[in-house]
Amino acid sequence: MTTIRQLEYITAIEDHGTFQAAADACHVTQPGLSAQVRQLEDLLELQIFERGRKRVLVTPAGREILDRARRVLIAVEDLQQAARSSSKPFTGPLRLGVIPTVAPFVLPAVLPKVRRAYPALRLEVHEAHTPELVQALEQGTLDLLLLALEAPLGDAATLALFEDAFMLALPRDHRLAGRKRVRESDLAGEDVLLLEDGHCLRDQALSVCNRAGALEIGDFRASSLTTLVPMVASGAGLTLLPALATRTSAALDRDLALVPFSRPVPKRTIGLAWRKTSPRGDEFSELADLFSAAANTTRRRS
Amino acid sequence: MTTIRQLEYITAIEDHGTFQAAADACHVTQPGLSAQVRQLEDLLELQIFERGRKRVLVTPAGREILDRARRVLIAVEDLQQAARSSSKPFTGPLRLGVIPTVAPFVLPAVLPKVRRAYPALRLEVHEAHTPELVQALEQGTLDLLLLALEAPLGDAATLALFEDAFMLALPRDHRLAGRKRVRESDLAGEDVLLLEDGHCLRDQALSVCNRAGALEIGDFRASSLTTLVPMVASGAGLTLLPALATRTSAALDRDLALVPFSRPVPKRTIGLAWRKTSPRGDEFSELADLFSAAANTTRRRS
DNA sequence: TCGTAGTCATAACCAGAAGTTACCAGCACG
DNA sequence: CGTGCTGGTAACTTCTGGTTATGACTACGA
Repeated sequence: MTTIRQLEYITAIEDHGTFQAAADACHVTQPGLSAQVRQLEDLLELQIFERGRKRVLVTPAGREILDRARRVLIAVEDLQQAARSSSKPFTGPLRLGVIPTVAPFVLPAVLPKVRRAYPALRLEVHEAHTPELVQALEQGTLDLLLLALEAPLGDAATLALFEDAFMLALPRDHRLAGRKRVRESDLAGEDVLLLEDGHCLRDQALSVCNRAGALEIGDFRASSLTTLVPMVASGAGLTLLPALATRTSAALDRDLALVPFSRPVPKRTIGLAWRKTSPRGDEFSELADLFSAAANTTRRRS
Repeated sequence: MTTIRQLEYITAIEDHGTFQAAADACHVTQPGLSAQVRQLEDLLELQIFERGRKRVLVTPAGREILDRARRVLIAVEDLQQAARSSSKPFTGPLRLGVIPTVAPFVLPAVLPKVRRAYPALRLEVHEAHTPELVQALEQGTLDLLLLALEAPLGDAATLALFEDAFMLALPRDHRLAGRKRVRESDLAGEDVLLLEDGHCLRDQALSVCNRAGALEIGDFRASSLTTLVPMVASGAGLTLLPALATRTSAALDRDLALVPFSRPVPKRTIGLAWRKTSPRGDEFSELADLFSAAANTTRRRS
């Protein structure tokens, strides 16, 4: 009969590339693991792995099996989590994924609050770009995401926390620096600096620029907002900063001017996302209160 | 460690109502099953069943666990099916659900074709109303549905087979009986007979009648089209029949007249539906060809 | 080119878990 | 108040999943 353990073994093999490493990861010996895999293959009457020289290959049929095995394991994981949180919610591990353009501006305020409110919760933060986060969510590697809801999120359940308006960031001596407000159309013909590929913020800012007729500077793409801001301050061009990022010390450069947009204000929506099938949806909704409260204090501070 | 077998046991208990019956269904003895359930409850640290006098009750927490257990089992089932069909497709059991207003007009033509084309396929037909079918599909009790796609189908994958136009069925001596075509508005003020509650066809016909201002006869609701047709023929009122049902002998009553609608023709769409996650989506799409071919011959015959 | 260090498979053995039979306790019902 | 259902407990058996020890094969470096 098919067993959960067998499925854990084969996914471990795919994850680690060799039987040996998988066996270690599963805390069993290699022959034991081999036997189980063999048994599963016999049962399904198909070969999952091609035992090759120096490396294990996944057969086409095995590919399908592995994908489904992971779904089974997620469902099992969810069941166990459901059991835990039905008796004592806000307990155990919670793997949170956050995008880089949000993490540094929200987490410092939120994490302590979470620790205080739910000491039994073991929060584990992973930072990555939206597509990786979404994939990890679907694979069950992450439980909860904190990101911009405008990006494609598959069929995750989402909950908006707050809106994060974009502001125009530009050198103090720029012609627009004195303005009380700017319109998107004011950007026409300007040189803008953007983040490197992968950041959803880049895509959002880029679409604003395209609409407005601004031109991205060709030879530079910042790897983070922290590197982007000094570039703008030093006169290399202007950029769009989410309001969330404008209250942090790095943005308080004396050579940097910040001008809000007039309506309609370009913005992004920061929120939480989780698997629709997650047993902890209720907990996440409750956590959301903490998140938006903390984010508000961050934004008001300064 | 949680095991698939344990999950099978607890779902069997819910399905059969007692430990004893569940044990029989699982082909194990009751103590063996009891021990496993106990073990699972210890592991999850919650009570799934309330062992009561004469009957087993499911606790609230147990409710949640059982739902998730079923999801796991569906995922496992899908995995095994994926294995089977990746090596030899169109093999093994295929549980097909069909609505009553379609089954008698499509299955007689389709089933023999299917048997001939895929002799290794063990087709098992279940007849029920749409909501039951959809629920069974989601629970993994059925694999494939044949029904009208207008009804709410959850998030199943669907594939339209053909359109099934409604026709006006009425007594030979009715004032509209001689018409070449009728408009929906011609129904205004007429007495119509409909199927009993639960049939999606009833809902569809009813909405046409409401639009047209026709009135349902209060004291009679037919349990099937076969009982409905003679009622109309005997002058009790008129009704809407799907074209699919008008070619069968029962509808060829000499006291019954059939008049097609002019455009826009009211109609339903007959199609297949299956779980999006089903490993056999490809097989189902291929089966669809057989179904629509067979349905066409049915409709052209006569 | 020949060890060496990896790979996975095989074989023999062991321990524990899952299943069995046999029995007991409680409750419903005629 | 027995009879016939429940499900639980206990002792025994079976088997399966695990172990260690070993072997065959490949890649790679001395």
